[in-house]
Amino acid sequence: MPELPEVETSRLGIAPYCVNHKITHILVREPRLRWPVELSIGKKMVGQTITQVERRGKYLLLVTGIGQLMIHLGMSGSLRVLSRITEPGKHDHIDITLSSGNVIRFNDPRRFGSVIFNSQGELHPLLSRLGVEPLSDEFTPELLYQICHQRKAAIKSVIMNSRLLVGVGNIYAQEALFRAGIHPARAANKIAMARLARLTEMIKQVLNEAIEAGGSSLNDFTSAEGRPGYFQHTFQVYGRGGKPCKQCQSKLKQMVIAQRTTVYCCRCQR
DNA sequence: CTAAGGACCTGTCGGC
DNA sequence: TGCCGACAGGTCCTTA
Repeated sequence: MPELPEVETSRLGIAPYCVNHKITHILVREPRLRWPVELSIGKKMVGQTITQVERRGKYLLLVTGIGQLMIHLGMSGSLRVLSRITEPGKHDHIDITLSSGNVIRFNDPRRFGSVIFNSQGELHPLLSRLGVEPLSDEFTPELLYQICHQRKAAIKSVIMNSRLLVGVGNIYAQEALFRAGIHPARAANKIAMARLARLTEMIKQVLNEAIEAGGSSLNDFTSAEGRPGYFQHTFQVYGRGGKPCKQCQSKLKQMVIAQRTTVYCCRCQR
């Protein structure tokens, strides 16, 4: 599920239960995630108090005095807060129990997610190669121009490349390009500055809207059933191939870019 | 350096 | 109903 807005929603959802609480136990039922989960993760973290829950790209960072737990939700991961340990469901791979008695439960059917320990003061290699945060002031039209002007790859691949720009996945790349009126396959270096400026703005806009929608539909991060915190957003193009464009009514086209389905309007996007 | 494709994994859905 | 292939919201790694 998760792109940046879902990760941010998860962060906001678990933070109140984590911050200023001590980790009393970490149970790893299934260590075979994207990267093998360290067996010593519990020994290291138990007794530590979580001081903050941060986000870098799509990584959630549970910060303590000795280091941080880096959680990535991959394609299918989710977090949930339980008021006590309950019978684990399928794919409930990791439980982090806190001094309050609450449990942060990590579920991930496809196991593309990860839970990694990173020592205090060290910059983890997976974080060190990440690009700019799209919602930060650093992400400007000028920076996007710098990123694009020497790349001939499709603009969609460029904005989805986490070494350049983090957090934009297949859904929001499509939505932002539609809003900006840019064809997803257009070579990045063939887009005029003014249009890149518009794209910069639309990336921020679509992510911010999704975060807001997440926040408002996030009533129950502790609910026992279902996935917490995710929301049915209405999309302009994502998943709407063959349907009429909401702007001009022409039939939305579909193509594959960088191995991923891409829907766009050939009239509204050039 | 860039760009493109494969790999990792399970679940679901549509077609036969 | 059952089986099979295609596809799913990520991203690292290898190859050219």
